[in-house]
Amino acid sequence: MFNTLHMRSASDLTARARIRDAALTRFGSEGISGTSVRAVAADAGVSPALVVHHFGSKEGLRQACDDYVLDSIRSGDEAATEALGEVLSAATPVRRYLARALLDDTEAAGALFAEIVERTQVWLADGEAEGWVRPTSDSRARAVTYVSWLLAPLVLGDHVGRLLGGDPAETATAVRGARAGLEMLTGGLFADDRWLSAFTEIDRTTRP
Amino acid sequence: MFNTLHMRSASDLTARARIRDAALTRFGSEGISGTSVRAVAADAGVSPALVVHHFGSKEGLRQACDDYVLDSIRSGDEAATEALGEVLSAATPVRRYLARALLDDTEAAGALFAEIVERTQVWLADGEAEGWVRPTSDSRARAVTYVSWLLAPLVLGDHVGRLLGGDPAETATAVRGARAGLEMLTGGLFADDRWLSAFTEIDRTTRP
DNA sequence: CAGAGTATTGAACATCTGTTCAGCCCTGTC
DNA sequence: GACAGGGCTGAACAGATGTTCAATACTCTG
Repeated sequence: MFNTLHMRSASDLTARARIRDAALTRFGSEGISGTSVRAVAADAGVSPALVVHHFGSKEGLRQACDDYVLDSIRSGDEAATEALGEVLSAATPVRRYLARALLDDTEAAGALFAEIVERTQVWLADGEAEGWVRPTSDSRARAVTYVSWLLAPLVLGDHVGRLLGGDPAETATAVRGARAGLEMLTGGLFADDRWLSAFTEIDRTTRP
Repeated sequence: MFNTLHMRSASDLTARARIRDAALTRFGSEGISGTSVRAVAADAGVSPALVVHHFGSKEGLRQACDDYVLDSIRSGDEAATEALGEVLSAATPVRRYLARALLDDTEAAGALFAEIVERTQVWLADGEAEGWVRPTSDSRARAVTYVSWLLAPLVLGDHVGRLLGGDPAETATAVRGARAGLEMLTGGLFADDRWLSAFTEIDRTTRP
């Protein structure tokens, strides 16, 4: 047997890492409660007992996945927006896991969402000051909505991919969607105020 | 005991309906594989055996939920967009279930997504012809992206709600996000072409 | 080489899972 | 009043699940 302790921290092919990767993939595609410890162990070529030896419990394994994904996103230290863009076009298992975590409303996922929103709000405020972002009546709501729009293709990746071209997770497909989004955000989608004013009208009559 | 066969189809409080409602809620909040037949039965005040008696199996129950949710959305026959808007501000269990179904990539959910995109594309094309929607270079991608933006707050409802105001699923909260979205779509978010052209640049240099 | 410590395993556990089945209760029909 | 039929149940089963535990293999330190 090669691959001893010497190369461990470098190559990241320890049993521990293999288990984490297998869990990431399976948790992402089958869901957390839909994944058995035995299945993860089998994928990693390892006994179920080793999984709990390394991570304490299934819950511990899930948290290890959370930490790994979040760190790999945060590692792109700059604007979280760009780092997120990389993840979006990068490894699909991480994407799927992140989507699942956001839907399951993990504590870690919630913190990440809040963090991204925070940074985005600052980024948009800067842009507003510098004149390349339009002013708004509710900068908080705009940041939240903008971030959820960014995240949407991530969460709905399968459906979007299927309708936009054969291969989901294909770069070209993601690019097509991203361009369409940028067009809407730059030029606007609606040419006049009909929907916005209609909305304002409804809102005013509904509100006390 | 009242509530016999006579009023069944009208009042919809049969054990069968109670089971379906309980399943809808639990499936939505805990996930499908995270929900046990026994838990659904307990919520409905019914024995586990009755669940399988009515729906054949757990899978049958899930399909019944699919059908129910999809029908309740499609029932708003007009533009699916508006019907979806109602659902978004309406019963939360249905929202959560729909989000879960979209992420789990159910066959039914995929069909629904495709259907909404189709109708939206037509709707946008009409608007383009009538002049209140701006032209685009890729009408398909725009429709897909637009729909995923519509669906985003639905899927990420918990996080959006938490950051936008105390009560998630509160109407006021949803309204705040919707207004911010409409502002971006009407006036545009970015005041100049810097991001769009930067994107085009990257796309051209990346592509062969 | 002896010993400490970690990685790793097979077998076993209690519990929970979806599902089956024989039978009860209730209502409407002849 | 006997009969049929469907809603409904309790108990049971086989299998899967998360987790435990004692024991083995391995590597590093002295």
